Amino acid sequence: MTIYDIARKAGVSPSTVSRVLNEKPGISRQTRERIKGLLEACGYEPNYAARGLSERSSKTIGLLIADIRLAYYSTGIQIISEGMARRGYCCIILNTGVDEASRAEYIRIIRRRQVEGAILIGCAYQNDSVEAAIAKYMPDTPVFIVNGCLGLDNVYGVLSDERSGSEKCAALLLKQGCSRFAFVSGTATISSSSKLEGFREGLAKGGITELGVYRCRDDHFDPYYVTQRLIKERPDTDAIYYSSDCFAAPGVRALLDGGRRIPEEIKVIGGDDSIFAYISNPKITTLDSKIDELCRLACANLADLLDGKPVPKRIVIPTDIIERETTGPIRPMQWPYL
Amino acid sequence: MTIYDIARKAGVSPSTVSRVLNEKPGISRQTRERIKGLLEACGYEPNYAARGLSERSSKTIGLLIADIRLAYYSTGIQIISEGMARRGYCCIILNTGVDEASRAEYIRIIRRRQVEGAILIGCAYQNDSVEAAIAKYMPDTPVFIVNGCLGLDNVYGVLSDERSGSEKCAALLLKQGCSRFAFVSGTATISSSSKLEGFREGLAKGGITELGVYRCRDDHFDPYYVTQRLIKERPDTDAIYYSSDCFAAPGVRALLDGGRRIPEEIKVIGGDDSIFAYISNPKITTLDSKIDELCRLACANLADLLDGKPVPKRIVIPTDIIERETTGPIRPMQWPYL
DNA sequence: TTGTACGCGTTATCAA
DNA sequence: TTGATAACGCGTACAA
Repeated sequence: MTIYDIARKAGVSPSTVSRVLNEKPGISRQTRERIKGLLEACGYEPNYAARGLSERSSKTIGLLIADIRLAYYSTGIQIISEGMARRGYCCIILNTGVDEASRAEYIRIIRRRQVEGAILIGCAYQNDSVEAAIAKYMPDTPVFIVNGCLGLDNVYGVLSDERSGSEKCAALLLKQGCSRFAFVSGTATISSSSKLEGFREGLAKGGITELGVYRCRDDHFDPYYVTQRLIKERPDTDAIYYSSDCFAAPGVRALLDGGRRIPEEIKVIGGDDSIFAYISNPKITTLDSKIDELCRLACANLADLLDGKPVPKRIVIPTDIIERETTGPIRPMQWPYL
Repeated sequence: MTIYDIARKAGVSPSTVSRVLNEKPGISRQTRERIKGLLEACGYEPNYAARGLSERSSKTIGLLIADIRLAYYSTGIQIISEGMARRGYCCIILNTGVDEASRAEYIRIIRRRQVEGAILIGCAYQNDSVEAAIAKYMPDTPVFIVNGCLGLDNVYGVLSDERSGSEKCAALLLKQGCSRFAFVSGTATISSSSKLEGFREGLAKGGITELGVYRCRDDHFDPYYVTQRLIKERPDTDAIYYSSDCFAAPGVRALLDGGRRIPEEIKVIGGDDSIFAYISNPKITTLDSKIDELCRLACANLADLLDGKPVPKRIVIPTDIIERETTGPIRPMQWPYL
């Protein structure tokens, strides 16, 4: 079913049909109505590939993430895909995994699909191979990195200040009287490194230089065992800062299983304010990395850029601590949340 | 950068370049090598829109879901998009929300993108308006519904037997000595209805006809309040079956806040085996609705269909109970999970 | 107000 | 072994 088919049925030329489709002027009221009826009756839908070929616009955005099952990413995807859909764009979403080498490959894939823009979520995309791939395959397509940045002309960064936020986490724990600290993160990333740095700095301001640093695999089991090891090796620990709620939730369980009372004997802070922090018992105090806001910004700015408006190359927004039960009193749930 | 540009640089015709690109025979070794080098050096990538126009193949699949942030869907999306990517397809993922009326609109959207197939995840797509939209706009495109089915020739169903599974849940709770039951689900769906039916039937086999039925909004807060109301209105309740872990997790917290001991005084079963059931304290026994397997099947069968192989119109797979702590003893975490 | 002809980037057919 | 040409579906100058 093409405009040719419709044109033939209507006894007009294809261009007339095209004009009706695109609400262009210069068509008599009656032919317009007649063709509209036919279009509707036939269930005609325009072929976007053909339209895009002719118009050199795909109305498509490429979205790259490590793993859509993680709350951090699915929240971002939801916001961006909804925002772009409202503007008439579709999103091609690619799970690139954590494999460093293959990331360039995904840049090529979205390039083939003629995306008009791309948004890469996660600091993992701030690296040389991605930079090289963008420079080679998408030198003129606007690319936004959520929580990362690159030095290319067409790449824009939207970041949150996790470093200062982590400093605030240290301050909060110090204020609450903690004195023996540990930090747990997954595989090393730029983000977890700046969290560690900020946390260290915050502790230093309180005169603390000693810090237990642990790493776990990025799954839901290892953080449990790492936490067990942690309290065995450093039994007097009274505060743990996890780089993400995904790690803090199993960690909390390990602490409870180990007989520790939270928050009386040990306090916990997670990261990213995901649903994990909220579902866990007790509910986890977390450093909100503002993924929602970052993605909303990336989406709006990409849209502006596509409309020809200028946008800032790099934006950094502050992070906030959301205090829940692992650093404070445990109370029955309050409405509203947040 | 098109094959014309490459052809000009190489001093050959565009068709020669095309042949090299597609590994077609009949090109001398040296021109082939020379052009390959040029292609690589220029960072050329084929335009899939143009290729698809000529080949009448988009190498694209449409994926419709209610809300990607829900674990049930993001798990499915992950499996399908990864499976299709491996076969050279990209997925266009659309969050259709729960709004009944607009669903047809999304069928049109993916139609315009010339998808070669579609997978709709969730029983919510088993309804008349979706059926009408498919009949009108995608009568010849294979469509798979995960946990649903429609009577159209081009629509295939892949379902899990939640009804029998729910019967087994009732049997488990009866075996453990429970006698006062309640059922909590979100907004009514085909899926939650068959769970309710199956649960009722299972209870009936144990001679129980009394059942408290509650509904909550599909968010993370309302299940908490609904559960509070439940134990206030039916204080002797000693078993609650939640249609989904999303509801069971806040429910568990409400029970704990209400002073109930789990599982000693009250037992809980959730649904879908999402990460919620695992992160919650205590860990929630759940009816695994096998979303992974359903999606793997849908993906593999769609791929077969696109390859011209015949596939079954309707598949039903059994569900299993995963017993955790809300129906049994609470123990420190065991490796491996599952 | 409407129709004709071309171009978008690619593949395939046919001719050289 | 290679090149010219048509076709895919659509939008748009330009012509009528």
